[in-house]
Amino acid sequence: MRRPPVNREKVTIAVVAKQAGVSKGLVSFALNDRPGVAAETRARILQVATELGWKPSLRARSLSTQRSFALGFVIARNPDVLASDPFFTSFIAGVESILTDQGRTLVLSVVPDEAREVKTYRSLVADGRVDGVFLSDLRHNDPRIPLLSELGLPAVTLGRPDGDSPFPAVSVDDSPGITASVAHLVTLGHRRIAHVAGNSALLHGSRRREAFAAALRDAGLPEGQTVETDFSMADGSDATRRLLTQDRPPTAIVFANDPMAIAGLGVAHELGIRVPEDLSITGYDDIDFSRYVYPPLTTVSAAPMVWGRAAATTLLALMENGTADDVDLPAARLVIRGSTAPPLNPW
Amino acid sequence: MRRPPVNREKVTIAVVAKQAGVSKGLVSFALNDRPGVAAETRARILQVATELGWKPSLRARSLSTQRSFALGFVIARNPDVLASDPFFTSFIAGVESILTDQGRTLVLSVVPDEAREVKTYRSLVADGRVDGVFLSDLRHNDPRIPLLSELGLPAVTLGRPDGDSPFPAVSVDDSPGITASVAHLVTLGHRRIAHVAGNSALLHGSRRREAFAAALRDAGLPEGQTVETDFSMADGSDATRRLLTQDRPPTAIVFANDPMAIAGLGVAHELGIRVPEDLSITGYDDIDFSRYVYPPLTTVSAAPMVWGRAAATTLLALMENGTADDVDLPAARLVIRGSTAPPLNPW
DNA sequence: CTGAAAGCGCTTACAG
DNA sequence: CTGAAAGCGCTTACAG
Repeated sequence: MRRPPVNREKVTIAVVAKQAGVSKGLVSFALNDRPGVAAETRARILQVATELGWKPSLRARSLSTQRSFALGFVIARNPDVLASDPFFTSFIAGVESILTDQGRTLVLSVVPDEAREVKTYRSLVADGRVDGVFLSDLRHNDPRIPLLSELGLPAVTLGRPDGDSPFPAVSVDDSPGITASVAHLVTLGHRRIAHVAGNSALLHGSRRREAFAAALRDAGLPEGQTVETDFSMADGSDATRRLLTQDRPPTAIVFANDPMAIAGLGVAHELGIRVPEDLSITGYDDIDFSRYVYPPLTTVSAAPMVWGRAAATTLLALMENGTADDVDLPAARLVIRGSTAPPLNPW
Repeated sequence: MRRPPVNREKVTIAVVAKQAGVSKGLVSFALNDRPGVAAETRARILQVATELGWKPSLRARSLSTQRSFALGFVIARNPDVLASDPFFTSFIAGVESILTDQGRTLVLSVVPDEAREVKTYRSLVADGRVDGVFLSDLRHNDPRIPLLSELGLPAVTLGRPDGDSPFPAVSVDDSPGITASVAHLVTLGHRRIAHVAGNSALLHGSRRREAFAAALRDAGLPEGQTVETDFSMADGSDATRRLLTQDRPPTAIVFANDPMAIAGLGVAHELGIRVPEDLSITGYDDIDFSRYVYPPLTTVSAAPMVWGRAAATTLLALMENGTADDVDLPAARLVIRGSTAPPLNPW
C-alpha cells in the first residue's frame, strides 16, 4: 500500500517560483515581507506556497544569511551542584516557551570548567551555531563579557554585571529577599544569625552575602558569622555542622540557596537540634523540595520561569533591533513556612 | 593599536585550494579523508589549511550534506516534575561530555504536553535541526517510535520499549533495584510494605510497580498496597499521607523516585511518625538530596551520567554505521542509608 | 514593481 | 590520482 507516485519532486523555492510565474527572488521577498512586491503578487505567491506546502529550507537560509536561528546557553558548573539546582531547568522551560513560537531552538552546553567554557563559546561562534547567548552565574569582572563582545555574539546577562557591559541585563535583585529574611528573623527575636554563603566568585553569591551583612547592620546587630561554600549540598552540610557545633551556635541561619538549607536541615536533625524551636533556617530559590521537607522551608521565591521568558524576549529583541533595554524583574519575595520561629533562648 | 590589515579576506575552501594549487574538490576530499588523494598532496593541503587557519563552514556543509551535526532531546514533562528531578541534568551532562569532542551540539526542547511534543519532532525534522534524538520517558506503545520512524529520524531509546522498535535501546533494568529494596526490607523484618508508584503510563513507572509486586510474591507476602502518582512531590506527599493515616499503616514504603520519597519523609515527620523506627522508606535514583536529608535515604543508584554517555555513544554509532547494538548498562544498585531499619512492631 | 544573476561555502558525481 | 562544474536552496544587490 505505497503512496501513489504523485509529485516526488522536492518543493523548493524554485518550484514555487515557477508555479507562481515569478522569479525565485520575488518569492523570497514575498516570504520575508520585504517591500517592493505588489500586494496582489505577494498574495498569489504565498497562496501557491501554501498549496505546495513549501517551507523554506532553514539550512539554505542559514548559509545565505549567516544566521542560525538558534540561541545558546552554556552552563559551567560542577554536575553535582547543577543537578541539585532546579533553577536551570525552570529557567530553560521559560526560555523554551518563548522560542518555540519563534521557530528558534536552544542549543545547550554543559561544561565542567572555565577552560572548556571559553572553547565552547568560541566554537559555537566559529561554527555559527547560535545567534546569541544567555549568560548566567555572572562572576566578578566576568571574562565572558569581553570574550563575547570580541566575538561579536549578542548576549543577555542574567543579572547586572559589576563591570562595563555592552549587553542588556535581565535582573532580579538579590538583596530584598535576603533583607526580608533577616528582617523576619530579627522580628522573631533572633540576634545570633549566621549566613551560609555561596561562592563569592559569583555575583549572586557575594551580593547575597553583602545584603546579609547590610541587613544585620541595619538591625543594629553585630556582624554575623559567615561561611563561604560553593553552593553545593556537601559544602552546605559541612558549613552547618561547623556553625552548630561551636560553643555559642547561632539561633538562625540564612542559607544562600535551598539545597544547602535542606542539607543544613538534615544536619540539624542529625545533631538533635530542633527546627524551628532551637534553630531557624531560611533558604533561597523556593525550589519544589522546600515545600515538602519537614519543616517546610521559609525561603525566597524568584520565579525562574518568568526570568527565562524575560531573558528570551530580551535576547530576541536585541537581535532584532540591535539594542534592548535592561529589564528589572519584580524582586524575589519571602515565603514564610515552618522552618522559622522565635528562638527558645533569645540570648 | 589595531591589527595590521594583513589578510582581511575570509578564508574559505577556495583560498585554501588556490594557495595549495589544487581544486576545491580536492581540498574537500583531503579534509574528509576520502580515498583518491595522493598522500603527499593530502599532507600539503592539510598543511596549507592549518597555516591559513581554515575551518570548514558548518553551515555550508550542512546545506550540501543535508546534515546538522546536532542531536536533539525533547523533554515532555510538567515543569515542576522536571525541575525537581535531577536525572535529566545529569543525563545531559553525560551526553555533552561525549558530544563536545565530536563537534556536535545538543538541541534541547522542553515542551508542556504531547501535542507540542509531536509538533516539536516534526519541526526539528522539517528544519533539519538534528540528525538524531534521544527518547526518554518511554510510554506504553510509545507513539513517538512510529512517528520518528516515519520521519526517518534516527533515535536511541532510554530503556527498552514494550512494542516493536527499529531503534537501539540503552537500558538500565528497573527491576533489580526495586527487588533489592524489597528484599532489604523483608530481611529487616517488614511485612506490610507499600509502594508509591510513578505514572503507570510510563514504562519505568509500571516496571518498577511490577517489580515491586513480584518481589512481594517471591517473599511469600500478600499483595502490597500501591498508590499511583505522576512522580511529582505533590502526589508523593498526598499518597504518603493517605497510606500513613489508615488504620493499619505499612511499616515500610518503597517510592518510585527520590523526590517522592523525600516528600514522604516530610509527611512522616509531620505526622510524628519516626523514620526509620516507625517507618522505613526507600527511594529511587540516588539524587544528591537523598544523601543530605535526615535520615539519609536508602535508595537505588542509577548513574545517569554514565547513561548519558552510553546513549550518546550509541546514537553517534547508529548515525555513523546505520546500525547499533542495544546496550545494557549495569543494573542500578541499592544504597543502604539511614531511612530503613527493622520495624518496631513487626506485626 | 520585477527579473536574472551572483553569492553563501561547502560536497559530489563525472570526466579525464 | 586530479579538475572543472553542478548542486545544496536560499538571499541580495543590481538593472531595468
